[in-house]
Amino acid sequence: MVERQTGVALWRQIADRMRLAINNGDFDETGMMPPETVLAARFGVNRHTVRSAMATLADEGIVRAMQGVGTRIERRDRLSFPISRRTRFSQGLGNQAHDIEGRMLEADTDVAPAVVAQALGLGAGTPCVRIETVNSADKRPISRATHYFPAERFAEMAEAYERTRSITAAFRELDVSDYVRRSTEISAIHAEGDDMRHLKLSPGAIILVATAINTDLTGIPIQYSRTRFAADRVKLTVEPENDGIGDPG
Amino acid sequence: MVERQTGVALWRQIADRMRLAINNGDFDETGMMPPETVLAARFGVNRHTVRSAMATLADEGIVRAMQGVGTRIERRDRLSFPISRRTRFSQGLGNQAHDIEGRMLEADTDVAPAVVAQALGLGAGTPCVRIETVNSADKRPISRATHYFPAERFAEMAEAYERTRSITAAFRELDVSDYVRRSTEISAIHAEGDDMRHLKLSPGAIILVATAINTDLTGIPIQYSRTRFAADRVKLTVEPENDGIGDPG
DNA sequence: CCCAAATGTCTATTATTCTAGACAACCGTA
DNA sequence: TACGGTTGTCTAGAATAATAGACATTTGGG
Repeated sequence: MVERQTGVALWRQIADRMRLAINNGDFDETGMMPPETVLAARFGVNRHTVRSAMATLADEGIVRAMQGVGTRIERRDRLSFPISRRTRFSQGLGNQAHDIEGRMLEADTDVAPAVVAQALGLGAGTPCVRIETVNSADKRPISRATHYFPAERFAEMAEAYERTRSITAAFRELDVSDYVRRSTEISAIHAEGDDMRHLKLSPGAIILVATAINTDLTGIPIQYSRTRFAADRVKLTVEPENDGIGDPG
Repeated sequence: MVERQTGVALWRQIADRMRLAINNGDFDETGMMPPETVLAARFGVNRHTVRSAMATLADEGIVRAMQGVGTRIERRDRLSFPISRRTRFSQGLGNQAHDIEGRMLEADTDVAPAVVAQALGLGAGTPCVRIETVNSADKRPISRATHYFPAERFAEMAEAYERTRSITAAFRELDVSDYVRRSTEISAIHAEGDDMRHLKLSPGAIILVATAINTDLTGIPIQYSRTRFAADRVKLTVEPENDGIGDPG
């Protein structure tokens, strides 16, 4: 049913579960949510509590309540984001969304944090270009990313990205015709602060964190990224290596 | 700082953030948490609220409060679980833990759910062996999994697993000397019900869900799994294909 | 031995969340 | 138009979470 005294309000637990059920396609036959009284009985809570939950789903644009009629499901999709040797953001989402857009929030050049320097095989204190982006699909924010590039080789990265709105295209302008993913680490945290705001999440929502290293075709690391995905809007799909690209190693 | 009126109790937000900070190695110099009064000031809450948060961390065995002294950090590690073409549970964790153990909770043979049948390329209504497992490392539960195997070919799977406590070894007993991963999908949900209990999580905690399909070396699907990882104990690492195994076509 | 600094425990109060019930407003349909 | 089923709104009270303050207990060190 629903768990009490756990530090998570009942309405939030219910909202999370209904969001999941909707994404799961559970109410597809009718396209409507069950009536509030039915949900209240099912979860063993008061109708008002269910209403709080539905209000947040309505706020997120997932359902729409219509007086006298019921509550209709407005959106149920969870985008599938492929992770492979040749992961690219917009290509990956392909035809799942029409309107795929990257926006740069911020960029600067500064000494790389220790983990980044190590991942990129740079000495401590080496400067890196840092770019903060938000990516949206069909006008909904999907992910937020922090990218690092060695400043010596990619001094113009921020400008190139601003111009092209694509990492792949920016690399191409800077004479990297192709690149591959060396590693991806995936973990999950609760949304907070900036990410929460930019991804339009409510606190308690889940963020999938993918930390990736890309290399050029000679195996030299050229990019370190930390991408935060709104977990209720995407799933990550780990693909086998069938991209038709010859092994560069 | 910390967000109010969000459906997530302050003590839980603080617990989540401290757990993350500890996993992050933030207090490694001293091995001690800051005093409760300091944390209370930092988060802008009452000391009692911080105490609630610390109590749950103590409960999880992450910290230990010592009167008159302070609160010591007991454990800070997050296991790294590799996902690749040759993902295997115990091998993957390798030397990160001493005591890696799989336990079978339940097994039966029944008609496969639609998604499973489709993933395994079986007709609707085909029977499958279902096995429920819990995996632990160093006596802490790490993941909970539901595995499906086509019943015709792997009728003895449950017995073989019970005997060997390993999927790989069980396959070997059933004449599958090797197998590879075809696909892995990763998403994240909030813990609830059975998973919460078996993984010893508190509600609101995050679960990483990895849905995988394995095939034998001729490409025939032999296993469908849905593994739920406690997100505060593991990260998933997506590996490049460097295992030295020839492409099976 | 005594003190400073920590955690442990208790009481009281306030704010927030959840429950309970009643009724209004609205929609589709008979 | 009347009615059943639904969402919307209001009031009141109970349960839970958070704050506030005081003081006890324990430890390590001067």
